[in-house]
Amino acid sequence: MRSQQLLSEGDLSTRARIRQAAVARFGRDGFDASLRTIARDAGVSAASVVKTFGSKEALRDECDEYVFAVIRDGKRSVIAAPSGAPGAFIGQLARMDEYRPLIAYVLRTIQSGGDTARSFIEHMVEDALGYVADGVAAGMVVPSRDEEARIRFLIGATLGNLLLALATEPDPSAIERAEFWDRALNALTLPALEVYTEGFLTDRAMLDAYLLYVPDPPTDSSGVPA
Amino acid sequence: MRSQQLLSEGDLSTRARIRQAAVARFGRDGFDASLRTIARDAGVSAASVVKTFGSKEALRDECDEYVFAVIRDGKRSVIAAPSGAPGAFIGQLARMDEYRPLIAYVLRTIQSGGDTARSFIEHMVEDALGYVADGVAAGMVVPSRDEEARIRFLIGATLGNLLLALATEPDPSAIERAEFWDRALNALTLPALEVYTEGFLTDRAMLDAYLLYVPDPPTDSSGVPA
DNA sequence: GGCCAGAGTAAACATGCGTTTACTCTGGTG
DNA sequence: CACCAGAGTAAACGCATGTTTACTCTGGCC
Repeated sequence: MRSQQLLSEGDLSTRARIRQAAVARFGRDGFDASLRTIARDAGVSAASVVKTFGSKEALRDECDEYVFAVIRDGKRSVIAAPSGAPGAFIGQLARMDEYRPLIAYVLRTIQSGGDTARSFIEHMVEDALGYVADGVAAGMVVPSRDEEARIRFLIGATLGNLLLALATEPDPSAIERAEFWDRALNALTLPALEVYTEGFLTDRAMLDAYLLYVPDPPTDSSGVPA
Repeated sequence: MRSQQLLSEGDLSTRARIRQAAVARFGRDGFDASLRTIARDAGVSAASVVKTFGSKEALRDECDEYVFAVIRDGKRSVIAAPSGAPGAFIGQLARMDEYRPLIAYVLRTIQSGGDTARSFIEHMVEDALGYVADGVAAGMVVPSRDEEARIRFLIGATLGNLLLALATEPDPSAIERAEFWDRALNALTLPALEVYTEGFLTDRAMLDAYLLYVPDPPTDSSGVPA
């Protein structure tokens, strides 16, 4: 583990320069980006990248650690603010110039799936469990019959909408411009707030029918069916 | 355009057999699946695939046309039923054995983005505009300040949650087993119905603040702010 | 029978990839 | 100075991919 001077544009060690280029390139093009491309971005040879990190996979591992460390460290100061809309914290990060490449990297991670994506989502769920419970206790958030399932649904809704915006963007370089994120997040905010405060269905028929049909709303320990 | 005997397991023309294998393999492994793998699945050589379709891209194009033709034809009879929860129609399809490979293919299409994904989503939006408007007119659905934005958000929420389930599934072959889709859809149904009928936030503060801050809720023609 | 069009293939080819090898250069130390 | 460890690289290697080439086989028609 190197001493990570987290975000700075000045002169970096070769290792840090390659890592930075890799995070940006992986975020822009996905993890199929070639070592030669990353090397060119960093101003070194492809052989250097392998010599420095050992392999492409090891480079990606270090990028993972770096990105998630930065987000984990910066989160507490950002996530607390708008406890209302889940996923708002990612939105806040994406509007900040220096964090934007990291957000792109995270979305690519989730898009490409696998263990890394899963563990990141588990972290989000765990965090959200905490502050949504706070919201419920404070009377700001409607309680749920299955808190974790609701949180997964809401996180999936937010990440999914961002993934869709990412996947359907024709210009791959748009992802690193603020304008793209403004557009994507603005399009989401109003409908999210509407659905979250006013709902979508006017009556409880479908929900009640489902609750009747499925007698097992899995509360934490023992359900209390019919 | 060949005469497409849409879904049948019997003896097919080589062309149809390769197409079927390609749809299944693309759906399971994504579009990076190699021609040789698809050829093996279809019981032919890789050269045959190229000779029959001209190129891998042409094969994918024909798979696109085929899958979306089948879905388009079958949709009317399925989409009309549960006008309540958006995306429920995909859920219905995914539970039917013979349609499941097609759903996987659609999700892979959206995951990999590009023009095909975009145009498919536009079709979904256009359709949904119709039947959500019906729902609003019938008093079953809450009206929105920006109907299209809400539909995009809801479609993104549904597709996004399915994409997440797909991406975080460790076993890539799970996608073609009914159990996977049951699990994914069951996990989504309760929280979706909850949020859609009971909302998530207890008071209008955040929504009202947003409406005040952004004086341009783009209704179709002229907004009526304040 | 003779033969030929069409379907199918094995083997080669070109390309891009991650990685390895053998080398050059350079700056500090004895 | 001598030299040598470390950083960096160009060139080659092995491999998988999509595609092409030259071939074999087979079935129907005169």
